[in-house]
Amino acid sequence: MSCFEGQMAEYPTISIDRFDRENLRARAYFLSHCHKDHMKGLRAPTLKRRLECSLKVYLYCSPVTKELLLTSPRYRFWEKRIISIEIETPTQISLVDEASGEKEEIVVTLLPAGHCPGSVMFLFQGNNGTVLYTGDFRLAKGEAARMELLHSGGRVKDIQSVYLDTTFCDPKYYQIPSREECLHGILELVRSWITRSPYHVVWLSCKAAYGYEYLFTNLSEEFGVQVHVNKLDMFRNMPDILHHLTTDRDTQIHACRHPKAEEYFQWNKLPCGVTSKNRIPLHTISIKPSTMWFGERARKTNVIVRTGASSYRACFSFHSSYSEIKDFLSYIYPVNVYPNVIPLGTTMGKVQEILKPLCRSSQSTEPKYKPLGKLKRARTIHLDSEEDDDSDLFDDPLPVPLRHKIPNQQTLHPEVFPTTAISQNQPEKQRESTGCFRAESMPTFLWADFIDCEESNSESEESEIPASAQGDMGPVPQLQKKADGEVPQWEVFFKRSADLTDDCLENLPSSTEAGGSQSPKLFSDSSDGDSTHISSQTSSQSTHISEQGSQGWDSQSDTVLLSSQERNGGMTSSSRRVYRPGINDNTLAPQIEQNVLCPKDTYSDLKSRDQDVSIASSVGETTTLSSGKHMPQEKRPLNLSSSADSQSSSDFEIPATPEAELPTREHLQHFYEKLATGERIVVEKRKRSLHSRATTKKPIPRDNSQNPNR
DNA sequence: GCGATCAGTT
DNA sequence: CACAACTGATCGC
Repeated sequence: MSCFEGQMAEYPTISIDRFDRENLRARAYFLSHCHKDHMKGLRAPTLKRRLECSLKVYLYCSPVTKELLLTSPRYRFWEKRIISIEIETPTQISLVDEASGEKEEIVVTLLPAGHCPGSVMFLFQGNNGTVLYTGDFRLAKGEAARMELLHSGGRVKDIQSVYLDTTFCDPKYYQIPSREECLHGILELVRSWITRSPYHVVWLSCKAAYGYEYLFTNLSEEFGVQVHVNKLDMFRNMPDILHHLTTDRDTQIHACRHPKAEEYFQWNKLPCGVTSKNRIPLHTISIKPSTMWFGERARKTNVIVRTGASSYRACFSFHSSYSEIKDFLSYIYPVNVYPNVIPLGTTMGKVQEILKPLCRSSQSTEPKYKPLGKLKRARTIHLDSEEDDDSDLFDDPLPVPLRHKIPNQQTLHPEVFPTTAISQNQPEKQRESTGCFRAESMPTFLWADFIDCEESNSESEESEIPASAQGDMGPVPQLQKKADGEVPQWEVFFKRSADLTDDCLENLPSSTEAGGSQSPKLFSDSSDGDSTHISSQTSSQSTHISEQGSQGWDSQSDTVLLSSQERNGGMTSSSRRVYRPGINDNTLAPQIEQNVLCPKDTYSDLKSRDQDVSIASSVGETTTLSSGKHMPQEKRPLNLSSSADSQSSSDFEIPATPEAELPTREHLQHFYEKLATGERIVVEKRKRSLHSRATTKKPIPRDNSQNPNR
């Protein structure tokens, strides 16, 4: 999988996410997130020994990653040698060779990666240029444009190389439903089941890894039911996550694990061993979050596909899709790109073919990849701006490098904080206080990508669905998606949302027996992505440890008015159980309606998306931002074109954000001109940042108790 | 006995 | 189904 060996060409004296072999000589270590495949060698005796000898060697990571790492006794020996760095806080680090005394300064900035709690990307600036190591990431289209620290003077920084997560850099993953859509699909599936009776439970068959937290927290928040997990002590200092988890098996939502879980499930037994409640047998369905499974479907499917009488697959991804990767890279527009992963079935060459055209280094080299038609346009772009997009307008290809080429500047910059002792000594708690959750870490974007999920092909592999059940879910078809491979048009989506009601049928279990009322609609919207719980997700993917408790949620709520309402109205997080079938029905009804409405409203507003955004704003989109959004779109043609592959991808082609109509040429021109002259376009951006900052930093009372075991 | 590697599962 | 991890077998130190 990962083919990144730990070192970057520009800064070979530091190692990232690899701690074996050559990396044993690094002057400093960096860990982007706490997944085992990025921790190779991290607890090996050889490294441990080296630590004992080289007292100046430290491991740098986000506060959350540090917390998670040190929860494991096996990594406890790192305790005194880890320095956590706050997100989005440029920090200077001295790289000293203990033998020769040679020293090199480098400034590192952690940017939220949206992959799992604590996950970050590392932006390094030093004498050998600015480079970005993405670690594993899932960023929606346009998110790079919203990261202030990737910019300088209103433009993207001049980045020499990007070490990129290319896990899904394969046209078969051209489009992966947004986090919001996937979450929504799961929420509705769960809702349709657990509201039937207190004896209806769901089992989330998750891999043992960080990254599902936002799913758990959203489910808990939505239904007032904590999620049963095997362990939660690692979250003891992350109340926003901890509060939604429990080790008490008496709950309707389980994400517990057991080696024989599958087997248990056959016997209607949960991994935790529970089979009944009050002597009454439980009715259980399993939901397996998957990405690759969906990528393999020949046809598009809904975000939820029934694969058996009581089994479902839910689309869920920790990594950016092919189009998201291209959007990200084309926005950054580095000179070079190095894939961190070569997906199975493909080769380095192919991945490079896809990515190179999105880099400056491709200008001269290989024009051939781009489809001719687009090529022409693209060409301009490539030549001129590094920033990319806009290129058409710029006639003069300024060597981009000029501007940004100021690696060291940053060093001088006041905003840079010396690492040193400070951070390391402080109690983590304080440091982590941050909290920049959602808003900040992932500015939500309302326009999110929507996805098109089409109908499921019944290829349910696992057990096929029993005929009996079938009826209900059978075809997941509905989806508005009709997408037959054609390029979806925004209108279609809008319409869909509007029609939700009618068209969709779902394969929800509910249809069968339960009062099918709800399910149908809900589903439908799942396919069109509404931005509902964005922030929350963000929060769980957050890199920060903070309290945020309710506040955090609130903030997200402003993001999405509707959803927040439903949330508040319906069930508050604190309200635990929602059982009572009867009651549920009543309470739900209204909610459901809201659900249905929400999307509509939202969408309608979205028509004028930009506005929408700014208004809603807590998230604060600004003009700038929106304009920024356009840019990528504009570029998009390029990207697409560039992708050699092709045809297949065309079906997936993603239209520009719904909100906005394509920018007119004049509009763009105006925008580009400003960019060219260095004028600031971003006036309001500030608001946003302020907002996020405010939101972000909350003092953390950290101890909050929460007895992990409850 | 531990760790690394590989195959097989999920 | 290479997402992330666990299990078990084998080999080497």
